[in-house]
Amino acid sequence: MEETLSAASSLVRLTHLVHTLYADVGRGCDLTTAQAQMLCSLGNRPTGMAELSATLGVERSSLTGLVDRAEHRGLVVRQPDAQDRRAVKVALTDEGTDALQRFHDELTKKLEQLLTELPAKERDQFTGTLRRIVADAPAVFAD
Amino acid sequence: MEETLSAASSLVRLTHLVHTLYADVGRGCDLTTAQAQMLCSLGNRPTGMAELSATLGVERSSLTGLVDRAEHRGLVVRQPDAQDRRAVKVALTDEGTDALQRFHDELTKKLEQLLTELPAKERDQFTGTLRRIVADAPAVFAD
DNA sequence: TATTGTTATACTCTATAACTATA
DNA sequence: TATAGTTATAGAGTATAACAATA
Repeated sequence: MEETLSAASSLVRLTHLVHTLYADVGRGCDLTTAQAQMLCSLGNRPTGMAELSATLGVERSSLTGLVDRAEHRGLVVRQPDAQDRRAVKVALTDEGTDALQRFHDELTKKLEQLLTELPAKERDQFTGTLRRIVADAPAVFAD
Repeated sequence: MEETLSAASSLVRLTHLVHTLYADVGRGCDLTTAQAQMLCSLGNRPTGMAELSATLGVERSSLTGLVDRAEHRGLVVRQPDAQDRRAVKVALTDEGTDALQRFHDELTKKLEQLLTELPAKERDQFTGTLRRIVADAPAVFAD
């Protein structure tokens, strides 16, 4: 056991921690991790399969099943794309919007609790640096 | 599009970023994410199924298959536990140790690159706060 | 009785390759 | 020809429930 954790180890631990919270909150909303990620991404606007595939980092063929199951559960719908008859837009249903809202609120609360113990100044510095680091990362939550 | 990302959104983005790196480096070492996590956890010492299950956050029954596949690939072995004839210890093989080393070195390099753009002082403050936040989190990398 | 680990089963997630329809 | 999306197939990962062996 080292006395001081390396920066890399700390980053991995934080990731594990947040990922576990993400999965737990998802389970509480009856959403798998993959479903929660998809709803978060669709929260911005209806999205085509190819773009959604790139944002989530899964193959288009994998996304087909993911959307199938979510559609079957009433969380999303496929809409025809008026500009391109090959394409579809995946959009949140009202039920999907509700699920996303619950998931988002609950996760935000839990994540903010991770930081509540810190002194205000240290917390502000931390989140400031965090923003710099992730400035170019994909938008997968609420942005 | 907000001008300022919330702390929660930033945390989720960072997690997504690190998780993607983790998966990419794993793929480069011919390891799935679950396998890489298991090897990292076993890097400390041989571990029983129940304890490993708790550390990784998966059911014991799920772990059985995970260990089966890793054992079949020559990464780990099940060893009898001298103190308890019900139990087994899962231990890294030489091949598993090599794979873990490669994975660990490569991931550490990539993670440190996330921080290299920051001024030294800001980086030190950030990693200091990070250590405080994850102090109680499970050890899943190199500790 | 409680705990350790496995088996049986079912489902989600994922990728690769081949395919259809439209641009 | 290239792109959007699906289908077919195979495998990994996961959970729940029931089980055997040992503590």
